[in-house]
Amino acid sequence: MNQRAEREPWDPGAIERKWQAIWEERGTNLHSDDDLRTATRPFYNLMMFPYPSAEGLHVGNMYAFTGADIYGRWRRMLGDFVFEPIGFDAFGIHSENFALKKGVHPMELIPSNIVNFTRQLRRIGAMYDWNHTVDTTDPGYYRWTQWIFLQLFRRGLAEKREAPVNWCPSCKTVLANEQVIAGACERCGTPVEQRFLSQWFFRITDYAQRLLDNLSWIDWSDTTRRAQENWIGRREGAEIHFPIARRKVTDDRHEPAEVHADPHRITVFTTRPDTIFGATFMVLAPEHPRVSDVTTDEQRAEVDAYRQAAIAMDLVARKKTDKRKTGVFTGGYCVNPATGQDIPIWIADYVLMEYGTGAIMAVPGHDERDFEFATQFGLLIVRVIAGPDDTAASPLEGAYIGPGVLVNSDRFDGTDAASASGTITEWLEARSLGSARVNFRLHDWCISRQRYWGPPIPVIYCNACGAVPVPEADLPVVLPFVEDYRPDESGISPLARVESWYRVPCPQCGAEARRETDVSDTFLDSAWYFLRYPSANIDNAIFDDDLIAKWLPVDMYIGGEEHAVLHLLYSRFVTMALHDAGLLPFEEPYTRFRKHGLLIKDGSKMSKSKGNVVIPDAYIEEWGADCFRMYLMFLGPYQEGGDFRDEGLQGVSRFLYRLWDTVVPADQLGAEPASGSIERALHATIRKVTEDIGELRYNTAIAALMEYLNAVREGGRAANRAEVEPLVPLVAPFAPYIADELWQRLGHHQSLFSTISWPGFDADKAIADDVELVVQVNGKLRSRLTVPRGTSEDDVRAAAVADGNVARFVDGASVRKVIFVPDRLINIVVG
RNA sequence: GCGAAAGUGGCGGAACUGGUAGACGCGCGAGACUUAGGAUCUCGUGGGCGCUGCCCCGUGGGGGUUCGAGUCCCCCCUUUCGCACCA
Repeated sequence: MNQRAEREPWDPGAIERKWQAIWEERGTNLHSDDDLRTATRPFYNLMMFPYPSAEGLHVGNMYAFTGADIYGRWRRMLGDFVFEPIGFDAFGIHSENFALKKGVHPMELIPSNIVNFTRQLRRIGAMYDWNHTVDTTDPGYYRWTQWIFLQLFRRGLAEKREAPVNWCPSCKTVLANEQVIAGACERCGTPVEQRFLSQWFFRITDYAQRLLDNLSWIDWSDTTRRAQENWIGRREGAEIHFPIARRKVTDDRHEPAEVHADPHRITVFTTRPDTIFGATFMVLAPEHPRVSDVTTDEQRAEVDAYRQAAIAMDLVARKKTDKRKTGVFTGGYCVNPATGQDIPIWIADYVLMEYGTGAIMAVPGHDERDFEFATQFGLLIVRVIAGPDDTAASPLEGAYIGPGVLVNSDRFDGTDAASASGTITEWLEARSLGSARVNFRLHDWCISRQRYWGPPIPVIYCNACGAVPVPEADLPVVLPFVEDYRPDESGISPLARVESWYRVPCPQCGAEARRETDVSDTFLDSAWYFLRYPSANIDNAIFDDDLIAKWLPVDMYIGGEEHAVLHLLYSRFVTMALHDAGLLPFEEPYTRFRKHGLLIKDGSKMSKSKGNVVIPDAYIEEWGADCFRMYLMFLGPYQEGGDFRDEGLQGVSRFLYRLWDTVVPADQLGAEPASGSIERALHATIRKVTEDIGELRYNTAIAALMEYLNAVREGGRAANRAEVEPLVPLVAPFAPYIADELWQRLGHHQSLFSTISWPGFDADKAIADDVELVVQVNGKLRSRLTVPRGTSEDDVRAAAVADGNVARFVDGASVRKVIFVPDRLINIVVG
């Protein structure tokens, strides 16, 4: 008799449509503002909002969102009130470039992309709160982005200054660093130059120490924390002043000239003050303001030529480490404050104006770059650190960077180099020649973009009043529709072309004035979006203080490692600045952050250029959203990523079919209580799945579910309701549609996601009465014994030696030692 | 160059504080069932051999510690990721 024919097969598509409608109708995902205000046990589950590219949602987005959604669903089933919003990071160069390529205006293209994205996001089975969503291009949103700029401006954290940018002389536009490919413009291939433009900066470096310190207590993925630490790059060292030496022009330049110290001096930063006796020359960045002061007339032509070439070079090419060192002698000298000797001053592009003081003391004996430079130009190399096998006179074949004691260092000879830095700094400090100093690699955040597709920076320039912030009441400064938004011949933002827009009266004096025509960086849009979600429907303030107090900081943030530094650091900075302004009661935005891994396809990461990008739609169509979600979580450890292979879907699909087949029809399930090994397996499975989801170990949680279902179905026995019913909520975070459908068929009237539905377990019942114990002889497995839990060593030993195979190895030899691990193993050592 | 992570079957990947290596899944093999499907169900599946022995070998390579090492220590090789002329 074929029972199967009577059974209703699993139809993923139909179930998805049914439950999407029910969840929306009952508001399972959706919350009103009142719900958010009155919620008990609030849990803010955040994921990184996507930028709505025209290609649509790709599998990498879905991987990220699904992993985060599983966590959110699980918290909800545990009884938390989970807020899980999504939005669109739709401003920025990516979006604008795509619009340019397509020839469609972004004001037209982006909304249609958002429609498409929304459609896709509704299918993947995430429980988004569509009542609280943000779109960074909405004036109701970027009004507050501009407002944040004003707050920072007011606090002195926003300032305008000149800075180098990449400039394409053919396209006549500024390029972002990522648009410069091998020193050339990505669009036309013309070599890129460096230009200086006046730009707005946020003084994030003022917060460097705090941004670093807080890393010690926030609960983040280690790798992400370390990436921020490296990016902030705190370095301890000293600033040391080198007096400029003036040479009298003599007939013979090679004769020692009369030297006198000049009150003018050049300051360097070094992390190795211990090596100062080995500083045999100084190098300035080509842009260093003192270059002309020290350059002699004879050298001026050469120096000017080098400077111009260096400054014209694009920033990316200049920082290439593998190119040969270049540089020019200025003709000037300064005095090494430790040795009293005068040393030549060079300029070279390997010294960067943006770090330290833009000037270095070169210690060729103990710095590889300086060694290379000195060798190339025949400059003096002095050893000041001797390693264990060296003497003060040992020749140097390369820079010695190992440990050792100081040599050729006058009164400091014999001191351990590592501990000498402080001593030498103090010695210099006592003579006003230097001081201890901490430096950061972190740079101020340049937020100006000479582009169209972003929020205009809310500043008005007046000849009389200077840079005047737009009054808050006048916000938003709406981005005007500009038909041709391409960068033009003027080389500044396309907004500079719209005179009717930028000509405004000065808010202070009423005189004719001009708007800032640059827009702000996309990273500013995304630096605060999570603050807005709960207050997304509030018009008269950036956020509601009660909602902020209730919902923030974010409880769990899951996102890609590619944002380990920029986005995550910027949002920490903005949060801190708003905290200091008294606007937020906390200074760290994300209590917990976990990175997810990267999906690999055919051995390399997915990218458009490789043509291996996977679009989820067809897979969802074919296998169902539940199956696709679950497969993504099964293919590897979530926090490490894994290999996407079509064939892998089969296994998860089979599992879900079997699950359906086991539960449906529910009235045919047996009524016996769970018992014996099945009961134990059930409790052990609940425990394992609960622990694994909490740690985002989704792949092993799914394996445990499969194992349990296999155990229930073993030998084709009929399942009992008590055995399979708890399995349904366990599967629910991964496969929410089929789970709610099965739950209903089991006779429940509430969705799994609107009640506390996560099953508990009894730890005692998860443990078997009997254990299998391993018998080793000399560390090699010889037998296994099944014994009651807690069997004593003596009993186990007696049973072990009675075993035939064990006896083979033990008999005739003397037992020297017995290692016994209760309920685990016994190891008999014979000799 | 600096920093970090990782190397386990044909493949994706399991393995708690050192204690049965290969869970789970894919693929593959054999069989069952069936008017044949992208089925389903059973059994098998690291390698070797004197092949039915819980025998030998086996977690990138080489040493070491230990009763016992995928796991700990040292050296080397490879891959991936992040930062990179940061003084």
